[in-house]
Amino acid sequence: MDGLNPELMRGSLDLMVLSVLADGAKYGYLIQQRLREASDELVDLKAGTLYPILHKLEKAKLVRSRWDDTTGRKRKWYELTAAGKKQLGHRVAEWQRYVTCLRQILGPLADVAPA
Amino acid sequence: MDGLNPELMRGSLDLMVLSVLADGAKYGYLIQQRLREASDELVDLKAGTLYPILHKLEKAKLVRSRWDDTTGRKRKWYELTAAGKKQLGHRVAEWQRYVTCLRQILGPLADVAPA
DNA sequence: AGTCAATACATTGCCTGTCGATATATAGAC
DNA sequence: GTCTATATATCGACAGGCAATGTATTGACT
Repeated sequence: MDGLNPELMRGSLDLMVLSVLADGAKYGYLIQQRLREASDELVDLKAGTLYPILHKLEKAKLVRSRWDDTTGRKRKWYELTAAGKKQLGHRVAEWQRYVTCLRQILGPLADVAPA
Repeated sequence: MDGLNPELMRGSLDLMVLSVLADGAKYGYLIQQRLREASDELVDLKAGTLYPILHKLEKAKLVRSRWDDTTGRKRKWYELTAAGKKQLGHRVAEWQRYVTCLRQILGPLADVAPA
C-alpha cells in the first residue's frame, strides 16, 4: 500500500482481487498492475500478499487456475468460478452496507468535502 | 461485529472510537453502546477489542482518561486531546479517500443499488 | 437473604492476515 | 555481461481482533 493507511485495506483485499478478475482471467503479476492502475497507485499489492490471497481463494473454489507454458514466460492464469462470481456480488453488497454504516457512525464528520 | 464480515472492520475500529468521542467524553461501556446504536447493531465492539484500542489511543496521546470515583460505579472517562481531534480529521479524510479508491477499483460493480 | 442480569474495566492467549525478505528463473535492453 | 522488469512462491516477524476469563458493583425479582 502506498498513500493510505495499510490497516484500512485489511479485509477488502480479497474483494479487490475478486473484482479485478470480474472482467476476465488474469495472471498474478497482471492483477498487481491492474490494481495499481485502477487505484491511482494507492494500492500496491506485494507478492507476499497477493499470492497467499490467490491460493486462499482457489482453495475456497472461488477462483480456478491454469498454467500457461506455451509462451516463453510461465504464467498462472486465474479466473472466477461461478461460485466466485456469486461471492463477489455478496462482497460488494457487504462493502456498501459497511460504507453506509460507517457514514452513520461518523455522522456530521462525514459531511466534510471528500478529497 | 454482527451482520458484517469482521475482517472488513479491521483498520477502521480506531476511527470509530475516535469519532464517537468527537461529541464529548465517554467511558468505555458507553462507547460500546453508542457504537452499537449508531450502527444499527452492526458494530458490537467486544471488551477485549475496545479496551486495548483505548489504551493504545491513550498511549499515543490521542485521548486522555480520568477515573470518576464520586459515583458508586467506578468509571474511566475518555476524551479527545487536541492531537486526537486533529488526528480524527486526518482519519476521516483518509477514509473518504479509501472509499473513493475502492469505488474506482470496483468500477461498474459499484453501480448496483446500495442497500 | 439469595440469585441473576446488567454494568464496568481489564488481561491473557489463540488465530489470522499482511508484508518484508528471500529464492528461483526468463526476457529484453544496453 | 549486467541490469531491470517480469513472474511465481514461501517463510517468518509482527500486529490486531476477540473469546475466555477475572473482578467487582448495582438493581430487580423472588
